[in-house]
Amino acid sequence: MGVTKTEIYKDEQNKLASLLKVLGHPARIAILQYIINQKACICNDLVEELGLAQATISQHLKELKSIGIIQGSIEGKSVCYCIEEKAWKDFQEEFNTFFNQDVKVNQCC
Amino acid sequence: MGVTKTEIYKDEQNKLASLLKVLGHPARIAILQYIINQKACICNDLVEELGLAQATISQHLKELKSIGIIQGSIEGKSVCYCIEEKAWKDFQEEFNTFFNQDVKVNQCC
DNA sequence: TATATATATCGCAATATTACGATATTGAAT
DNA sequence: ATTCAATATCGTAATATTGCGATATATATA
Repeated sequence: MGVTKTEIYKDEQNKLASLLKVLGHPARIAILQYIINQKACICNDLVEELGLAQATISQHLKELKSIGIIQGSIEGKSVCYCIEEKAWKDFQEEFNTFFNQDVKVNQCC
Repeated sequence: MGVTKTEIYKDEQNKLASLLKVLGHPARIAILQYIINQKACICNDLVEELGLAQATISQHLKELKSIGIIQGSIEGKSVCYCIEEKAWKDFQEEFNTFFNQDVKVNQCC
């Protein structure tokens, strides 16, 4: 017990849920917003901005990278992170398909 | 350690993240999709549909209720669950504000 | 080459989540 | 009143997540 039974769901449900799960942490939302506003940033900027330990920021960046929503490229001794436009647009589409569906009038409530 | 430092984020970031967190589980995505398709359902329908224990489904329903996205009303000896339209629309707006923002061209990647 | 800077990774402790059996609780039917 | 059916809640075991210090790695600079 304690482990999500992914095998009983549709691939699409697992995929959407895992994207949402990664986004479901305030640090990762804050990181995305910062990158979007600044266009790009390095890990240390986020350490200062958010006040979390460097190891913690690095871990959150890794999770965001794992779903492809950000990308890092080495620039001298630092790593420049920015939004991966293609993935961002794919996510927009995926989320819109789910969230922007019309919900019919309640039958019971 | 082990606990999310909500105090260092903006209220909006915490709120958005906690909504996404609740949605970031395939069972809850599946439950929402089932309710949307069927217009409404009772807990036992979901137990049969998903094959999770009744206690587990009940717990997921509780979490969905906690963010207000579904609502349950007693109907005889069962409880009829359906989407709370107002909340659903609020969420649409909230998610669209975040996800449908335009992301500028990469500076480094 | 030595040192400083930036990031990634490891290992760990604290906490949270997931799933489920057992057990209430509540209303319907007999 | 008793039984059945549907749901909620409690307690618990297994697992996952969060955050951080310590350390490794890699590049720039003196």
